[in-house]
Amino acid sequence: MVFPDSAARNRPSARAATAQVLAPYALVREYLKHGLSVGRWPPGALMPSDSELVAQFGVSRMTVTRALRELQTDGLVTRVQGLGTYAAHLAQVSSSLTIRDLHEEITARGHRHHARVHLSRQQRATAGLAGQLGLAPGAPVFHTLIVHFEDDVALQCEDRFVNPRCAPNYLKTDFTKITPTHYLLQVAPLWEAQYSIEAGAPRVREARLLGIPGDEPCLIIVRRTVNRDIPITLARLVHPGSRYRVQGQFKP
Amino acid sequence: MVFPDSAARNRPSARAATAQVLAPYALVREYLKHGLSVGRWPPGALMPSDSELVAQFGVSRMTVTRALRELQTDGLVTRVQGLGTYAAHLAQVSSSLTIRDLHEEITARGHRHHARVHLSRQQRATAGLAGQLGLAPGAPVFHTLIVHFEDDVALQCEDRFVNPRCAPNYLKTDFTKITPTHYLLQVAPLWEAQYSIEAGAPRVREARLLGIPGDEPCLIIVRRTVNRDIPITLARLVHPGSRYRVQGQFKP
DNA sequence: CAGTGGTCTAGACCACATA
DNA sequence: ATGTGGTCTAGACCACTGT
Repeated sequence: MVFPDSAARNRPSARAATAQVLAPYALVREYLKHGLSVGRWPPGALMPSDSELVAQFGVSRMTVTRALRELQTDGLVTRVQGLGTYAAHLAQVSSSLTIRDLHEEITARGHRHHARVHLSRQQRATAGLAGQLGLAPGAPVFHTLIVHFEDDVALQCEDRFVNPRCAPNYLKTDFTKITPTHYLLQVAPLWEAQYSIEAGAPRVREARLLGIPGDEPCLIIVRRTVNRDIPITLARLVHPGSRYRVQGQFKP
Repeated sequence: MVFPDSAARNRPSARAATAQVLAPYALVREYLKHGLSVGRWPPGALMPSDSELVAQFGVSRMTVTRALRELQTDGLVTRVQGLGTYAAHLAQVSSSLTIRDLHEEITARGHRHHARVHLSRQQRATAGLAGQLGLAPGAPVFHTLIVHFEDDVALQCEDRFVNPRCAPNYLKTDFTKITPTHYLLQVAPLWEAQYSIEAGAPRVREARLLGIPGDEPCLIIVRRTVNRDIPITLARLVHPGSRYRVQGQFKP
């Protein structure tokens, strides 16, 4: 690991001359990150203060601040005003899980995607559904039931309810060409979602549509999406366990 | 949404006077975020330049930069040097998934956690395992098999292999008191993990240890952890589908 | 060339926590 | 009173992209 030296590094000309030198703020960040990884500051330990780092690296405080703020948003340090910067307790590992549009995911693998629409209609919301979508019980909702195939193998059964207020033209979409996810992303570009992932048996109809035995373990994702406090959609995505998995990665 | 006015807001005294005013950088960020959510800048559209925002809000460029950098790390905008700032295509929703230490998760719910250790020994790595842990085939590895209970209900069967080089004293730990996850976090505080989540049937032994039928769908998490290019551990976590789910959230 | 984002500085005021 | 982090400013140089 590079040491806080900086006298030379700090000259912009030196920065430009060499090819891939880290910017000063990145240098400070990596220095601290390295120290954390080798246990120089065990979880909970007090780390160098802003002013100490300013002196050590010969940079301005804004530079140190940026380095520390990045570590903070990555959950690696905890900063408390009036006290100092502490090495975080990584009791919970917060990771990045990417849920992509299925069409994209399949075509990115170089496979063919197609969808079969089993249901696409308006109906009245039950009490529970109305609550989830912020509607009055009995209010109209859009309901689609679509099975997605990867190279003719059923991969996902997508049972979705949509708030008509957010996507009035939802049912006019040709879901064999555009997935609901893709369409809704266009209608409501900025959103907020909660979801749960669990294992369970498929419902009878889902097993039939997916062409799997009724006792095959399935990965079930239930996702609720909200845009600016207005619920948009509630989806139940059922995947045969043998054909689908969610992958993720945590990288500080 | 508040408008770029700022003349008054910018006086620190005004900031201190009112209770919960947003800091200028947050004001700029929320202004842009709001515009994105109402479709003022559709995906791919050119957004205001730094200097325009500086003029509109009457703040310094560092303040605007910070706002935009936060939006960028959240994946809401794309910035290209020499071109400008663009509204991002939210083709893939990258979300935050939290995997906590099970002991913490259970006690946080106000329940009791206890563990039963069924295996805790050193053995020789098979070829496949050695590859995953960066060891030579036949090299010694630590192997633990532990079942975790929440209020006497089996919640997780944890089958784990550990690289002795990273945690030489691993087997000396009392796993009825400290979970392997917790112990390893202390030994290697900064890490990097890859994992997959899938649904499947438990192995025969796992079903027996968990006290569930052999055909009960289970949520299976396989996680591989690496610290500074050195593999630490490989874990297979099997949860009865009816008793466990992973929850997550995406919030721009 | 002009305009864009990427980064840095030196200094400043503030709120907060501890002694 | 001192030291901590939180934030802001005014100006600067750079690399990059277009015309």
